[in-house]
Amino acid sequence: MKIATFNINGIKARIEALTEWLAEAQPDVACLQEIKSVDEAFPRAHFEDLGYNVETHGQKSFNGVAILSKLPLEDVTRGLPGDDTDEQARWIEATVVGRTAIRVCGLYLPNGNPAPGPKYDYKLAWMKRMQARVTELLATEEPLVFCGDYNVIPQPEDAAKPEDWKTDALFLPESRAAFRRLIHLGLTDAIRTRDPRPGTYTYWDFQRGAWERNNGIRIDHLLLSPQAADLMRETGIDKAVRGREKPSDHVPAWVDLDA
DNA sequence: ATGGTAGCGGTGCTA
Repeated sequence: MKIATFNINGIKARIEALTEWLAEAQPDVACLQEIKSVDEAFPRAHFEDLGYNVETHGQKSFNGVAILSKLPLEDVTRGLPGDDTDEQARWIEATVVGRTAIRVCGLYLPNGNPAPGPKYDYKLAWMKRMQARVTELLATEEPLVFCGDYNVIPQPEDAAKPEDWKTDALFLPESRAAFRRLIHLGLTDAIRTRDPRPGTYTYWDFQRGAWERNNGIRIDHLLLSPQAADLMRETGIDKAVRGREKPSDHVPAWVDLDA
């Protein structure tokens, strides 16, 4: 079962690039972030025609997550528990029914800039809520995959120029510590474990020729519970997608599970 | 220190 994460930065603008990548990469499951669309405006029928089941958790203009799956999806839930006043669409869960059932959580973690400030406070509070949800799900001892745009650069080697990110919410010590706390619950960073080659990033800014200079960062992650890590066969980052027409600023990252 | 680009939506916000 090939599970991918892809921050598409607007479904309307990315429908062609996404369709091309789906055709060549053939993921069984694709978790999408920043669909920037309400549910009613998501081109559901287009992806259903390609053989995908479609579940969205959208929002006007900003954020928004979705799961496309060739396999049946069960027990779909929307929103990260822990704050009923949070109206930002950043979390969706579903159980993918393959040979082995996998609980997949697609997430778009808050950016947090500028830091310090209310946006950074929201990011850290959100990560605390995620910690609680992950803890809850780990107790089920099911195979779990938490994938998405984490907006966290875990280590200096995950940035081409780490010194440029010293005061950025993506690399501040509190953000990295909160990410480490997730890892220390027992999750495996699939890409880091299986594809730790330097210079393999998942995001290059649209500005200042970041792509041309390979000035990237690795912020899109797939974290696996022990039961999912045991099934891990292969991982990858589809870097070439960034060099095409009308690209997102992120590229897909994926894991293949024996499930 | 600044401003550079992209998407959404029709202005300024978010990243």
